[in-house]
Amino acid sequence: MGEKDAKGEGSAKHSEAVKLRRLSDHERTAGGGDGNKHSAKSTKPTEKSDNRRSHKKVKTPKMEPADNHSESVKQEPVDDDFAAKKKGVKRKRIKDEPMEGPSHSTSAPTSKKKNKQHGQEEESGGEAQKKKPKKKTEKTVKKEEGEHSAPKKPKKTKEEIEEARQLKIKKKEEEEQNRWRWWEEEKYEDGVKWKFLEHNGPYFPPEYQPLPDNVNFYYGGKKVKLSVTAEEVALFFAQMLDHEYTTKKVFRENFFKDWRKEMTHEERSLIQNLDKCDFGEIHAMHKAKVEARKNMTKEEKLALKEANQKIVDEYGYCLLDHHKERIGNFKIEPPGLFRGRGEHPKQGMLKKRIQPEDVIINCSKEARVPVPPAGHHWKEIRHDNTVTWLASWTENIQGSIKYIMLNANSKLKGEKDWEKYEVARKLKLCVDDIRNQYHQDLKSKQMGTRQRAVALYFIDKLALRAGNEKEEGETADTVGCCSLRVEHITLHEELEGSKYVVEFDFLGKDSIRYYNKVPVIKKVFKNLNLFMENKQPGDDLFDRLNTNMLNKHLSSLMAGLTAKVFRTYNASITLQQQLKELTNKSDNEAERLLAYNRANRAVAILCNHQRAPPKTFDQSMANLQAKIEARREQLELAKTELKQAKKEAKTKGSSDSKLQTLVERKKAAVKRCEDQLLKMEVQATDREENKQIALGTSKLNYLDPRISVAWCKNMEVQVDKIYNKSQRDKFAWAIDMTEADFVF
DNA sequence: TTCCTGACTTAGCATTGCCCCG
DNA sequence: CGGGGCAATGCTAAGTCAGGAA
Repeated sequence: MGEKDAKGEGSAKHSEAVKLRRLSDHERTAGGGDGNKHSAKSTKPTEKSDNRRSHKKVKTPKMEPADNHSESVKQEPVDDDFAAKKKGVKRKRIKDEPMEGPSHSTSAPTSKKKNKQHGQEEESGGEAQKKKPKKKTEKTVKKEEGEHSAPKKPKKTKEEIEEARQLKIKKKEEEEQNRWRWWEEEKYEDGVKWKFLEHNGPYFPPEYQPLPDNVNFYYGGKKVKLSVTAEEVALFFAQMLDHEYTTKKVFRENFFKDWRKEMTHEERSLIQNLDKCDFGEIHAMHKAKVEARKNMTKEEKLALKEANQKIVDEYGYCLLDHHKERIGNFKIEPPGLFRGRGEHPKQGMLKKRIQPEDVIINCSKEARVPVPPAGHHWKEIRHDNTVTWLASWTENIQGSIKYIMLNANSKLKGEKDWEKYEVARKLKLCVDDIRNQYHQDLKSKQMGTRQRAVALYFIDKLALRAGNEKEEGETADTVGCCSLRVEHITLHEELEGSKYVVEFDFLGKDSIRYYNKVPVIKKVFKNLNLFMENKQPGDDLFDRLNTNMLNKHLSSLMAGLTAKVFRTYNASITLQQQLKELTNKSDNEAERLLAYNRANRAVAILCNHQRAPPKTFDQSMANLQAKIEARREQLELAKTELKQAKKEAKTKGSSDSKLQTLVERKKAAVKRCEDQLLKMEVQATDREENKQIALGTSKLNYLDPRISVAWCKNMEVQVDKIYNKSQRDKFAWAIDMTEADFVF
């Protein structure tokens, strides 16, 4: 395997590189920046789009929401992805799998308070959800708490605080009790996602409220009273005036075009130039509103909060197979101006208001159908239990479908997540073979095969995304592995002491720049040279390859294998390795957590998960440094005092118990100071290293939670030190089932 | 075979919530 | 006892991937 190892050290380089990699906001979007970065930049849409692959998809009239909504229930073909379809196969999948080693403890239930009534194999069929008693209690408790703490604000007595604490604990336990332990149940047959589904439909944003009479729009200096429709769109723009979006040409043009579509004839003939429009008063009103909201009294805020809670209670949950589940996004997206990421050709377009008539409802036949808002009806009622969505509508910018789906802590999402990690673990078992294979393929006579091999090499080594082709002009110009163009890489026979270096510079998902210099093996390098022969910068690097072919190939090597599985696999395995490497039993908790974050960070760097440095970063860093400095002085002082005390104790004879205790006390003080200092220093390091790296994405989407849970157990760290509440909810299955000996 | 689209995951940024400090 | 600052949550855009039509 040889070069896989490069990854380890690679990641060190990597981390240096990461600084370079991030583009500041304007660089990112403008693709401008300073000269040296030729490729990704100079090639911006304008000049490049012309020579961009001619064979690329050409936009065809899309949209047309295909009005053929039949009442059909899709027939799911028998696929064979993950672990052979179990029709009623027990769900201890891990055990079923030929897992390595003695330690596939995975599915063994942890002790905790619940000793599942099933050893492992039993729990004979049936959808069975025996446990899960009272569901309601949860709410009651919450209410109670509200009534308790809110009215008596004066000052909390000790008892009250204690009481609140107890309540919290109780609530937590209750929640735990109520949790649907779906991972102990049997899986449904193929393709069936649920047997019963009932919900109240999506929540619609409030109607537009016309502007008050004292707020006006002006055109060419003259007051113009707009129609309600045009006014609403004008407000969308006015609200964004502080944002630099509204200064961009494309944004303004798209907005203006769409705005004019919403105008009456008269308005349209009057308003011909956006520059002559004055949204000042509207903008000011909006700012005032924001300000007013900030300055609401406690009572007002509370009232608002309660109103929101009511909405959540009514629309935020559904009933799925006898269990109440939280819905992830139960609100219909409000209208507004589309804000794409990066240099999006459609930025500024009007995102229309969705009406019930646009919405398809999905629920079971037996369920109560949600009531549409008064005077409205749904587009369609569907009963399709092979999908997981509760409602959907077609969005007007890209013509794609938006869905209302369940929260990440739901069975439907959790199960899928678990499955994802199981597939990745399966890859672990055959990854060596697959690597050997693509190394062989690098020498293939078939150009297509060679390209596939090189692409796979990148995907495996660099965790690149697959890179589907995109329609030109519909989205920002971004690429993944298979869609890389010649202009995105530069070959260096030798660079900075390494041979055969490939320099990548392209915009990936969300227009985040990927910049990396990677030494590759000679065969890969030579192949790249070959692929680039006689091509223009705008041509596809892998002209004989697309994601479909690649994935077809992969799935022939292993059931369920696709390009993104490599990302999951490499992310998780990296975490596991790094944790092993970086943590010591002898560390204190702060150091252990730093180690964990560093391991997490290594993955984030691998996956190129970036973030804009927080606006207040420098300031807060300085604050922290100041605090550290202060603490350091305090430590010095404490040390001096300790010395003093010791001296005194010595001179006065050690028999003096008072002095002895003083010495002890001073010692303790020093120790405390040291600990705190260390903790803060560690924190500072952590924060600095994290400046432009986002840990959340990998934690949430790529790292098998069982690795983290097992690490916590081994290191005696509380799980809630690494997972917040919603993460613990999402990973409840892993927290529940994972033992210390889990190995990915 | 290619195209198209539906369904679902992954992504970063914006907003909100909450804790701690002065 | 407000407000600054960060963490948590919300939002929705932008990917992946596969099935089925053309």
